[in-house]
Amino acid sequence: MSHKSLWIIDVSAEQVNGSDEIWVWGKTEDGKICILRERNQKQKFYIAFDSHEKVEKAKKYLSTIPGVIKCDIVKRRSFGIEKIAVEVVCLPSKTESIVKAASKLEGEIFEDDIRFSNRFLLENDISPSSWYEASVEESDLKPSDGVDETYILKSLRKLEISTLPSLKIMALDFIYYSEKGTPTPEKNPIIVISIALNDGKRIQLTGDEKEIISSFISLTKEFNPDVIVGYRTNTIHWSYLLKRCEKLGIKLEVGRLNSEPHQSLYGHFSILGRINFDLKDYADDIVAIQRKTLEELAEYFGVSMNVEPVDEFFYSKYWRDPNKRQILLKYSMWRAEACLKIFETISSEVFSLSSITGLPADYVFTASPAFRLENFLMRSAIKTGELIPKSRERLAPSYPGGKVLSPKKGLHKKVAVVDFKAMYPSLMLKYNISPDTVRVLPYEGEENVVVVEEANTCIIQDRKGFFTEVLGKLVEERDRVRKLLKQVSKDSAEYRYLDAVQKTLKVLANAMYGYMGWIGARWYLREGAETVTALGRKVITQTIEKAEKMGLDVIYGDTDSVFIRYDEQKINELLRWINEDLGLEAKIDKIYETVIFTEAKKRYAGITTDGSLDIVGLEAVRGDWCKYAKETQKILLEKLLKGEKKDNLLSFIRERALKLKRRQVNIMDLVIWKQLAKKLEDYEVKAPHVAVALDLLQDGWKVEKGDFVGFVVTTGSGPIHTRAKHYSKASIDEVDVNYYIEKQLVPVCERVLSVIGIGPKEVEYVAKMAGLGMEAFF
DNA sequence: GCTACACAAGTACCT
DNA sequence: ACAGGTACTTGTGTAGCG
Repeated sequence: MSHKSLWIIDVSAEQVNGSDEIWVWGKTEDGKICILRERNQKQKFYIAFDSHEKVEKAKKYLSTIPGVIKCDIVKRRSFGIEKIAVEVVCLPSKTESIVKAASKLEGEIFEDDIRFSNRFLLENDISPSSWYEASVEESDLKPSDGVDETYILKSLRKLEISTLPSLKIMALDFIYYSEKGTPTPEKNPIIVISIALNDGKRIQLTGDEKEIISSFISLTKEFNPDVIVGYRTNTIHWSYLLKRCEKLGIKLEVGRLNSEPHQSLYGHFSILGRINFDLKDYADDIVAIQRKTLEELAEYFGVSMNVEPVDEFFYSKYWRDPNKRQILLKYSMWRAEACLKIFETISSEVFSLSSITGLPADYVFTASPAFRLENFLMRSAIKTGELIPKSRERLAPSYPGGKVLSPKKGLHKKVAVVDFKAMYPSLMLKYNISPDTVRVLPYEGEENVVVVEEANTCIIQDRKGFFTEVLGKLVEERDRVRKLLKQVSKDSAEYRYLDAVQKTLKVLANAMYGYMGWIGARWYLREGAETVTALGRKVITQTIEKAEKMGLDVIYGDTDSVFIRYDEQKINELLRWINEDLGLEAKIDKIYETVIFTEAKKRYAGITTDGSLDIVGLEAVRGDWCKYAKETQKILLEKLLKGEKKDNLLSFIRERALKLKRRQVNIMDLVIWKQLAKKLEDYEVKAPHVAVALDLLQDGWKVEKGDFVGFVVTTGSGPIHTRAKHYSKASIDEVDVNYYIEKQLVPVCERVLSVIGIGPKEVEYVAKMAGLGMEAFF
């Protein structure tokens, strides 16, 4: 027996000579890749009954089924109800048939839907992307092809190390060639693979396709990366490569042990022994990234764009043009390099999320936030004796949410934004709100409860709920990590990692309310979520009433924030009252020097005391308005907030309208982007972006749900959808300037100026008359 | 057949 | 494929007119 310190890359389920094994893939401190084979992992499920007799009977019956290794009668809980259950331990290969036999009994079956490799992780509380000390013995499996050592696993002990191992990272970009339309692997070859390695090497493969792929495979074997990163690799590239390889008779052996990528859950690709990370999954998670392009993601992280970007609609044009091919090649290499830099930037976040939730690093962002939290909850459940419920089909009745005030329209000076700190998690903790503690009224049980009339519920107080337990641990752990952070140098790798950990813990805590109200959740309890929002509304209402009673001027409020005319003393008094009387924490989030509100909720703009411009909800921050209109609104807002007079504002609008009329605008600044939120065939009305998408489809472009469609409105008559044209096919000369004046420029300006009493007619007049020789009248 | 209007569909935002 | 609350544009159906 010997010991090995290692960082877990991934865990896979394998069959060796007909028996099931778990392989733990690790990287040792000295950079060796090893496989630890767990040969004794079994499957497990529970079947719960309402009487002791039935349990005994079931146990007897189940024990006789071949493949069942052990049956025990155990006590567990589910949604706050005590359960007596048979715990069935069985052979992985026989589980399906055993569960089938068990389902004929009149009990409720739990945890038969936990997959083998996850069972291993949950039960032993083992997380990928974490350090462990392993006790191991020699294994007869010969190390080969990317693997240095193999062992038989005896036990794993978690190590508290908050740094990452040195990982080999390979970033990729691919170009396929299609004369016209989206390339399809059935017809169109791979023409470029750009590779950026984190040892500094840059390789660009072009030429004969077979050679490109073969070189790519041998390069991968030689470099032996721990991480392969790209953009849209899960949804496009791996399946494209696999299909091309199939056509050419090549095996795409890019995984360790010469394995090929294989598609697993939800279309995600697994590459054995490596982390296959698709940055698109990460981009999808960031709301600030509107069109989900690699360029936007790079910009978000400050990765510079030092080459000329090429739009995918023009790839083939650039490739065919001998003068432009170099530009395309450079751009492709930039993409690979950008992927490398971005991954390096986010690695702490990725690995801390993986380590805390227990999901493999390459799956953690492919999974939705709810599934990440759910995996985390499942680990906690196993530790606390809570059976893991199954998600099932149910109706999804809606329930009331946060309270939103109508703002006081106008330009306000010195406004403080008072925020409740983590309102929903705090309420859940304070009142013990959890799927196992919330009951619908009338409550007839014995336990002490807090009644929440507004939600027609009550909350049991005599025992700590499952979510309360988890939430408490999340908060405690976050506090602990934040204390640790203070002792670590800010520019160290350890700081970055620990900071990512504390952020992850916060994200998980914040997700618990939404998760409880999510119809697909294993621990779904609408009444629980309803109780949280009801208490939230109560708290904000009381705060507003208190503030007004104190003589404070409340200007706006939304869910957990209140905008109040600044009065330092009184606001501090209010904060104290919130703390003492409501038992919650609130703080001044920011103070606006000037802030404007229209009559609309959720839309305002202001300049804070530190001089930064905030724009909230208005067109300037929306992805579905053209850049020219957005920019106009932003500048106009800034001018207005800084006190510019009406005349100057109007002449600015005139200037912008004139420029548009003279077509002195880049056509890309007039593109309106909209996402296809559903499948093309599911649309009921002919919206402009849908019409454009159908047109692209005609031309051989693949357009599907989730894609962003960019179009401009061209001149002509009839509804907009007949005049909307994809930007790749339109020129500035055919743009309908009037549409842009009337439907883009005027609305965004009017929205702002209405605040200071300038009506729509006036704005429209100024914009429409621009350049018509009427300037002398203004 | 046209216009005005109300309403539905659709998207993206806020907390 | 975490929640509900909200604004706003475009398309569509139709009442009312003549």
